Amino acid sequence: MNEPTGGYHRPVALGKNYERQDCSFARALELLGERWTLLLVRDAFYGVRRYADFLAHLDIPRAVLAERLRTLTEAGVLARHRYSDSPPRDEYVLTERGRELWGMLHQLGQWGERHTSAGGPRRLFSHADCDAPLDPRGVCERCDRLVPPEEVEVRPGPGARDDLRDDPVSRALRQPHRLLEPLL
Amino acid sequence: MNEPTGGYHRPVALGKNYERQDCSFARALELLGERWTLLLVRDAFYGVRRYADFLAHLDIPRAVLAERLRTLTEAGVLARHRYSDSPPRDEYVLTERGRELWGMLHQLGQWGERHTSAGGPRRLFSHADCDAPLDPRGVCERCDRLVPPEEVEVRPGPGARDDLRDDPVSRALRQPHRLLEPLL
DNA sequence: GGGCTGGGTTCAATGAACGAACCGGAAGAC
DNA sequence: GTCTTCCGGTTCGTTCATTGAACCCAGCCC
Repeated sequence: MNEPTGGYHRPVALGKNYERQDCSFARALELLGERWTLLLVRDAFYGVRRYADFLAHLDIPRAVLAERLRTLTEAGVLARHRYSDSPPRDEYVLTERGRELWGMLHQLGQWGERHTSAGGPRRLFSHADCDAPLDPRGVCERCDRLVPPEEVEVRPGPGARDDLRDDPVSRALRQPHRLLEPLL
Repeated sequence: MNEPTGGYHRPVALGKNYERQDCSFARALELLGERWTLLLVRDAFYGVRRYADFLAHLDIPRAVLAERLRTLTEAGVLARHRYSDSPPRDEYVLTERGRELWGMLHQLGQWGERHTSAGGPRRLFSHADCDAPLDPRGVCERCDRLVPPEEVEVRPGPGARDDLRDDPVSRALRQPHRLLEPLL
């Protein structure tokens, strides 16, 4: 990213880019539109940070996970951060650039809730400071401000199912949790 | 879509769904996250409605286009509409459900502009009634309201390149144009 | 030294995307 | 009434990404 407008080229012309579209949607989708990528970013907002936890929560092939983490890190959406020197261990955290995706991600999720959740919302998002729900745009219904992700709390909604998976991340998400706070 | 929460299954378990995620992001991405789909929806907002025009503007394989149009129509994002009886011709227009995607799409595009458009924005979006620009959330900077797509005007920005493609849709988009109005 | 954990890489099989060719109905041109 | 073009597809062989199982290695822990 951050190449001059005319200079955006991947080393090999793979089938995943949209080179002939002069359009920022296309540029954004080359990075974010690959399979698994947005679910990975969602998990990062939920507070998932470690390779093994993404793996357990997403059922993603290991090679694909490694590649997506690399791509997102190179694009500056995630940053690799050493949290232990012995043994050497890194975690992946959202950068400011990554956190800017919250609004778009929340709207996508709300659209999905409206049109695919017949049993009621699977997750509820609220403004932690006000303890009031967010509207579909991500605005707090009490204080009427657009809530940044650090102030958002997620909790399971009436449509949630806890029988589908049983990994540490899913278990932790059955408790109310603030976005971006480490989950485990 | 609109299946009860527990009953969402595609007839064949293809590699494009995220069945084991109890999550509305995953449900939304099963539909919208496939290659080309969001660019197709973007074009629908720009006013593209006919098979041949999508084809000319996107450089998408014909079979893929036909399949995406079918999927989006079945999901209720697009509606097929007869505009001529002889010869029998249909066009694809966004439904209300599809138009609800505007906010999310605009935020995605703005994120792309900020991080991939070194030469300045490729497209400018403004509130047609106020003739004032939209902020990254899609709010008019003059009247301070969230602008619905019917009131949005697109025009080329300083970072636009008109040398990349020369199809009827791209040519039409070099003029200011209101979203959702037929382009051709 | 032997096993465990975290974070990967390798590789064969599968399945989606690509793109060029083909197709059929309905005008319109002659 | 035949010829051609346009539109909106379908068919099909090739290419490329995803999958999942196996393997790998470094560094604890005992």
